[in-house]
Amino acid sequence: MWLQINPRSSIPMYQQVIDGVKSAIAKGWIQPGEKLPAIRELAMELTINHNTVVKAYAELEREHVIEVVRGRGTFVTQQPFVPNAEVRIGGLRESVLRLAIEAYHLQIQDDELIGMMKQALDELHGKNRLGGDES
Amino acid sequence: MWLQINPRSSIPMYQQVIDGVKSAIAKGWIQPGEKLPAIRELAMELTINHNTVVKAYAELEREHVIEVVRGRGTFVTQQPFVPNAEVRIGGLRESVLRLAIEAYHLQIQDDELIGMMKQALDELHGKNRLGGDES
Amino acid sequence: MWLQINPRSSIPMYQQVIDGVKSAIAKGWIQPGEKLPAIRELAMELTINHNTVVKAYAELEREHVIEVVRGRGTFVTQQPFVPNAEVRIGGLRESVLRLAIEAYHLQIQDDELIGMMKQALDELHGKNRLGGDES
Amino acid sequence: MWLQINPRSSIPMYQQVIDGVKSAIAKGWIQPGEKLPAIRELAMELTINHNTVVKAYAELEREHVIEVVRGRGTFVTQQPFVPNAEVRIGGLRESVLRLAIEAYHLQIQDDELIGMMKQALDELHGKNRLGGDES
DNA sequence: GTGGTCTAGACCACT
DNA sequence: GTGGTCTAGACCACA
Repeated sequence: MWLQINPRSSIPMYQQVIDGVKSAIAKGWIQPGEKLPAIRELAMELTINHNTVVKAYAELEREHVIEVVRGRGTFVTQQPFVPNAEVRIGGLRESVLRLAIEAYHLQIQDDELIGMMKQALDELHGKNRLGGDES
Repeated sequence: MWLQINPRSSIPMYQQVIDGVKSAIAKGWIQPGEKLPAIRELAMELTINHNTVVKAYAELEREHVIEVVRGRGTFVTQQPFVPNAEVRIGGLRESVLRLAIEAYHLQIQDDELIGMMKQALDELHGKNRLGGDES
Repeated sequence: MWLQINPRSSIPMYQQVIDGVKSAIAKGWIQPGEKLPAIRELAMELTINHNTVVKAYAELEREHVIEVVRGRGTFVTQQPFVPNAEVRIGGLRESVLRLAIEAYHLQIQDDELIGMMKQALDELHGKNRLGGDES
Repeated sequence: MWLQINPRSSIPMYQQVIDGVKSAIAKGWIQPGEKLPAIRELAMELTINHNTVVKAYAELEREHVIEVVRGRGTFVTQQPFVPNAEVRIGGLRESVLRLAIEAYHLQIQDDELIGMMKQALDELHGKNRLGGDES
């Protein structure tokens, strides 16, 4: 199963579902246009409450990650919603800074962090767009 | 004031205090060995309950970010605690991956993200250790 | 009741709760996987404030003694967290030395102390792994 | 110096003085009848408040560990106070149990704990009264 | 129902 | 004056 839920985690289960779906899409495990499991089906497989999945799907739709077609099911958005530049950059800036601060207090060197970042990106989509030719 | 709290945020206020203190230290606004505001003093300035600050300071002490000297006050740790490699890397890996996924869904290109990351690190400690030779 | 709190003790009540739970687990009165009383329920039984129990449970979770399952309750950890050797031994060495010094000032002979130690261990888990060949 | 104080420890400084003195006596660094440093002198050496030492010495005298001879100074008790059996055993029983529980949660085996105990006792007074002939 | 957070105000221990 | 503990009572998020 491409989605694992840990009910003991401090992260709410509905949030884990959201993160899991986003992760699966980013990794290409689920393609745009592909159908997601029905709510009840997914709830059964994960042995979690049906309402938990409802909440997760609702949030994912609000973020334009998935689309609900009434009567047909839920699908990964085909032509992805394009946020304007302001939202794109601004939304991420804070997350980036948070990560930098977290790294600082774990005494991770800058280049070490950049290295981890590149590695994560490469793993994510099997590309190696940044090559091996840099600092 | 070097610490801003948003009581409406979904992030608990005590967590915002923790993040704020860590951020201020990472940015060099507070130096190692320097005294932090007294608990009740900070609570007053932020117009929050002192117990909220108590909880934040306790967590920061647990993470070896600050130290309590009985009767004298609270201070930024001088000799930073060195977590072992496993904790250092492992703790960050998940955060890095989360950021990469978040960037993907905001349609941020890899090099754009790396650029933001480098910029954030440079801002953080005024260095430019990664030079100007990058993508 | 398997937990007694003395509000007059110099030991903080939340610490007494922590010790009491650990003791009950060590003695087998509560089994791994078993559910602990709900926070407010335990607070009522002990006639203390629920926040005191919250603090105790939080610390126990931090030490991996118990686990919180969101919405369902708090449970004794099934697969106990294995601290690394350094922590295991180092954490105890000081306590052992303290006990030895305490015994010295109470004029307890070495073998008497060892005897008490063995007896306590035997009581704790009904084993007699140290056999009958001792001083 | 046979006494080290850490003002950053969570253990109160006066308690650290008490423990330190008891430890020094148990280890034989200070002999019965020997004179302890004067209060002001010790406070100076440890660079702590004079009242802190006063409090520690008072508690040590209350426990019959030291004796104050007015005008002459403070001395380690010559013929040690002999608590009756009930106090001797009873006072220690709880401490022993606490240690056993602590060891349990650190996953220290019984014989390992006994071994540490014996080792600590041996170190304490350079004897080896328990020999090497046991389990 | 569960745990988690926050407040206002009190009291205590330590230096 | 410092931090630490505790209470009574409120509100919220999660499942």
